[in-house]
Amino acid sequence: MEPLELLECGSPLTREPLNADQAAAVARVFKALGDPVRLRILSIVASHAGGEACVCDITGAFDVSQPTISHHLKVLKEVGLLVSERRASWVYYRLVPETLAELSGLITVPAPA
Amino acid sequence: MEPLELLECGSPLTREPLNADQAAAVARVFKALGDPVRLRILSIVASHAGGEACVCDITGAFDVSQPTISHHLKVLKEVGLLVSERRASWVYYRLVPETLAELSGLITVPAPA
DNA sequence: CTTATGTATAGACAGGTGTCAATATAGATA
DNA sequence: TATCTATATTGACACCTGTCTATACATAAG
Repeated sequence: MEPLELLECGSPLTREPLNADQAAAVARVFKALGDPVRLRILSIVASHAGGEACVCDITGAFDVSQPTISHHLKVLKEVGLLVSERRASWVYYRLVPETLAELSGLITVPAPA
Repeated sequence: MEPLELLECGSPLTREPLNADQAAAVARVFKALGDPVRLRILSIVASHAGGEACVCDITGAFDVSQPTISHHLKVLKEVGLLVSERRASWVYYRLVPETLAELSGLITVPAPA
């Protein structure tokens, strides 16, 4: 899925009101970031050596079950924040920096005049 | 409420894993952004002339009821994204740019080397 | 082929969330 | 005081979400 297509020619949140479609597309991604476990997963993946982490690198950092981690990874993948690749027995997750960059740009507030 | 105190000396999401407390504090704010109506409210307030909008400026832009708008405004206020001030019969809402800026900084991805 | 390990899916369930109608509150005006 | 307008709160309800256990799937190793 192409993340946030609607925003590719969009404006920062502070310049003009978002229309309903843009808002729905962006809200999906923010919603995915709105869970503490998912935020930590994202930061573990993003800061991991080599730019990627396998599920086993992540599961150990939490008190929640492995299926729960798998569920959160799926959510992060579905909104375009992570991609995954299987290599042998392990599945490696990697950040999609473009998606974060779009969000970051969207909520950037112009410096006060 | 002081927004995101835990992050004031924090690192971008991509530098090192967030701890549980930081993740919980940040997730509250992203969660508030994870609703299309709230995103649109925020963009209406942020882009409105004078940097503020009264509830009546917002309600008309949506098909949802006035109590629902009031509820969303409360959520945005509670996480430190908006502040409000009553003047006569009207209540004006204004963006807290620092909160957005912290979020934006947090999800900023370093340029590829 | 069988077994072991890493990961994903299915189903269930408690608690949370967005919405509404009804009502309350605050301020202005008469 | 009474009444009107703008906004907030309450309570209800359908739906969504995060979590678990149990199980399935994928790959590797005997």
